[in-house]
Amino acid sequence: MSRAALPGFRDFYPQELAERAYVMNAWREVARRYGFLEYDGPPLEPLELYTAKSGDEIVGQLYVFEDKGGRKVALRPEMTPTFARMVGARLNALRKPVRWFSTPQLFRYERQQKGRLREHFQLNVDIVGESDVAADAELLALAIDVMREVGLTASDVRARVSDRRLIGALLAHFDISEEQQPLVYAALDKLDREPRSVLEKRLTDGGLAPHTVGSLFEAVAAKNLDELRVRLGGVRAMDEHFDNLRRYFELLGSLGVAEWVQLDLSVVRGLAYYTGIVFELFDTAGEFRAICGGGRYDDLLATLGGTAAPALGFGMGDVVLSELLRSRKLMPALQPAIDYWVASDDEALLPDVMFVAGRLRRHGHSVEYSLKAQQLARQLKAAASAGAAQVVILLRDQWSGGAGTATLKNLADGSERVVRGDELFNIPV
RNA sequence: GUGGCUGUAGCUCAAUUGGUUAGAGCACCGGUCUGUGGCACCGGGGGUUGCGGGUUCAAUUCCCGUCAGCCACCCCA
Repeated sequence: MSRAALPGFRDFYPQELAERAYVMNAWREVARRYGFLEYDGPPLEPLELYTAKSGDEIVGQLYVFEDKGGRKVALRPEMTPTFARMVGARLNALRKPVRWFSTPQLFRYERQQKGRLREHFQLNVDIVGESDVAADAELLALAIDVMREVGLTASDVRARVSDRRLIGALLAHFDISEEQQPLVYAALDKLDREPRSVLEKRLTDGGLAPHTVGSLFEAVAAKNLDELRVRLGGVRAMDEHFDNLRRYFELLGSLGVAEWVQLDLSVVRGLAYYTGIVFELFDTAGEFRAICGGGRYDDLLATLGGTAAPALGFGMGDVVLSELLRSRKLMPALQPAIDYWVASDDEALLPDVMFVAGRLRRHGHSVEYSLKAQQLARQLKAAASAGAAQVVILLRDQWSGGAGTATLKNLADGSERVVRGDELFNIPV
């Protein structure tokens, strides 16, 4: 029998659980600040929920099995289908736009790598019912504020932004056919990982004219809208998309996150899914996978069988973000901390120790004491390593069965004072 | 799913061309120390050298398989 957790699954020891809680608390805090409401759904869903959106190929990447009722079920690999179902079922009754978030544990049956396990927690934030680009700006600002909340800066993390519709217009402008588009998207996606010459050859092999490929890469290298416009020589067909993106960047400036954001048309994300502005957050040093990815998916709710409604959202996993925080020394260490440790110099006083501990606990304090007889020095040592703020010391000769006094020692500065038994229970922490 | 690299204590690492009982630091537990913590000194527990097989008088070391981790591909929550 193997003693280890399944590959890609994690045991959360207290330190790791504290780290997970730290990240998830930051998620909740920022989502709350933006007025988003938390929801959740089942971790186990009908398999069709995912095949309807992504096709049968996805089954190979899921934890799938048949339940005892003969239903084909899957552990949820993503939250969006569940979200779409829940929103779709009550769309008419919900206040619009819907602003919801969730922090589900998700599962994928894939070979694990750094930053990519078979199980992770993911912040999901979605907006439904608003097509204005202001919603896109609000969404990205929220993601960026999570970075701020955990101590990262614009020099650590950058948001890369693209627009599916603008890319579409660009490809049309270059007369790139429908069949060639997947090839082009794949090449864009690999721009920062493979030499440009290799990618160019792949595209020309795929039937694109060399001068088209050159102009395409030239255009995609633009770092901002003005640069792009110049490189395209002022193409009218894209004015609408330019205006839209320009307003997007302006609104991001109003929200105070402009310095985090840059145009990058090589951002691709899921092809079948997104219909408008897409973005991803990544570490500027390029050490890790994308921290977060998302965008506008206006057609998805209709595809999943619900009512059509404009929608957008992002997912941010705990694994990459935690790795980044640890590497930047921004992950807080678990600090054990209790209010009181109760000690004594006589093991016969254990009932008194437990009586005092019980009273203090009923007053709402966190209290610990030695469960076995130990020298006083040992108990003090244990108190210090448990992070006790104060130690209540019951001394045989002073305590007198509760009628006498106890010594209250402050472990931070070593100061002591003598208190009556009945005073002990009215001391502020 | 395909290919490459790596597996020694909870962690970081030692161990002669293959050679006795696999060591050290940190961490953990205890002693010096029955009226007082952090320090120091001393001691203790903890290993099927990932697992299985092979070669050899002898394997942590060499070979094969397998499992796991890391990296790349695929795919992107």
